[in-house]
Amino acid sequence: METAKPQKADLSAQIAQAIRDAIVEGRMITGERLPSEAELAEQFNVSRPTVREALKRLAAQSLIRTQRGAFGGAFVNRLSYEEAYGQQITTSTLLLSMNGVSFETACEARYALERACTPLAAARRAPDHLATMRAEIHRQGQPGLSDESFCASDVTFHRALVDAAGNPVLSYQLAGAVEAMQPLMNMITFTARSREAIVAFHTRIADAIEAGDSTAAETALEELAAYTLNLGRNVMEARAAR
Amino acid sequence: METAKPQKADLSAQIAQAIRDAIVEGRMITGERLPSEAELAEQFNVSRPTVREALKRLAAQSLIRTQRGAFGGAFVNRLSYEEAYGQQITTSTLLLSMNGVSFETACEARYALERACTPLAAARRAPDHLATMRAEIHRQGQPGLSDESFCASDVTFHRALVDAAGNPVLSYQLAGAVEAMQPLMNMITFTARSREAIVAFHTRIADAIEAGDSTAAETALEELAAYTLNLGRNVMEARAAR
DNA sequence: TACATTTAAATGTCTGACATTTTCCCCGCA
DNA sequence: TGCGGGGAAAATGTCAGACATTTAAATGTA
Repeated sequence: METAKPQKADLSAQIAQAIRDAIVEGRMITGERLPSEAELAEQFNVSRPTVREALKRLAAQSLIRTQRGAFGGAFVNRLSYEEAYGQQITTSTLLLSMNGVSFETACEARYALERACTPLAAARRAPDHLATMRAEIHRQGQPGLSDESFCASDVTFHRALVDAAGNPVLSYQLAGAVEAMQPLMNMITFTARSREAIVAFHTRIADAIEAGDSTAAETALEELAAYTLNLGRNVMEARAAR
Repeated sequence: METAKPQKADLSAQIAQAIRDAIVEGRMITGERLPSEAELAEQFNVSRPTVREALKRLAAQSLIRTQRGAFGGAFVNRLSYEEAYGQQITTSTLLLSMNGVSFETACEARYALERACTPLAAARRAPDHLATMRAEIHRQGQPGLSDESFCASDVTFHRALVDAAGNPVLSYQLAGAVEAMQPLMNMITFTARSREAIVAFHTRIADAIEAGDSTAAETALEELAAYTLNLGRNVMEARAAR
């Protein structure tokens, strides 16, 4: 007799999926304790190692957290923004590097997303994030700054711009886009990028946000995107010519 | 004597991290075969079940794929856009539901992101995606359509809008935003949403994209966002009053 | 040469045991 | 009576070994 459900997958994958469904569909709530490994093994009619493999899968997605000792066990985890950021960044980085995403495609996506934040950032003008932007601009102007530090500062600046929108969901969604681009950005930072030009763009963006002028901010951002894109193309051509 | 590296984590977590690092840093490339479980167990000086738990963690993140049989084993997986979509959607859905993200915040983020796509979509005007949008608009006008189907069609329409930007990285980044909102959107679909109004907005958007008029598309999208936001607020108030 | 069979290598699963961690509870003592 | 320490218990973490299953290559045969 054939089974009704598609059961091609491993037992541990099936069990993980069953528990995942229970969590996603709200049948298990945040903080709730799962049955012990032994109990789960009995329920699903498998051995403890199999159950453990399933639980590790869920732990890898931050869906559960485990605690040793008496009255320990596996608990439904409250997925924090930080954890979600981390996964987002890992996934995005790998996606980009493994699918031969071109510099142009990545760059276009990044600036398009960032542009989505500027109206909100301009409307809210959070002092914290503006201060961060100013501080990073100042750092980028220091003569002794290493290329690595400049690049890191660049990321911090753009993260601040995103966070200035004051929407944590937006920040989460964009974390991957901004952070995952760093390797690709490095590719050109070390060769052709003019720090003066970048600082000028950043200053224009910060000024516009501070003034609440969304249009000016978008324009500056678009020009920065065009500048970066052009730089990337030149580097590519130079490499191809070699 | 205290250990230099933070070694609080489980052995399986440490091993998973070590392999993950190797993949992310490019020391192992796509398609490459990992050592067998027995060999890994020997290398890391742990037992096979522990190695297996580590591998399941990686499999849960789609970093590796396993294959049974002779010359099988664990292989570094090429992370496909589809797999990345899936993870993105799961993570986003949980993040939203577990952190009590308000309808307003979610809605704002979603439309801000979607707005990022319109200039590219208007510039490219891909016939495929325009056809999908038109088809969904037509479906949404059918009188016998169930609420579930209408909502699903709504998602398809917006996915098409995103895909019309012709940038797979952008599509990936937004998949979570669009799909994860569905439960929140349902909340109001079944009560107050006017199908005629929605269809009118969708038509305006499709027309603007087809005409290559990015500004008009953004305006229509912003009005749709305002309409949705307002609707959500009313529903909330009605619930609070009860 | 083509096809069926064997074989070996690997993952998938089970059993049982022991180690470790953590909490609770009870007992002894002041 | 109050308090502190020492099990006891429950749970996860880890190990060892065995068997089942799957898959592809190697082998042998018509």
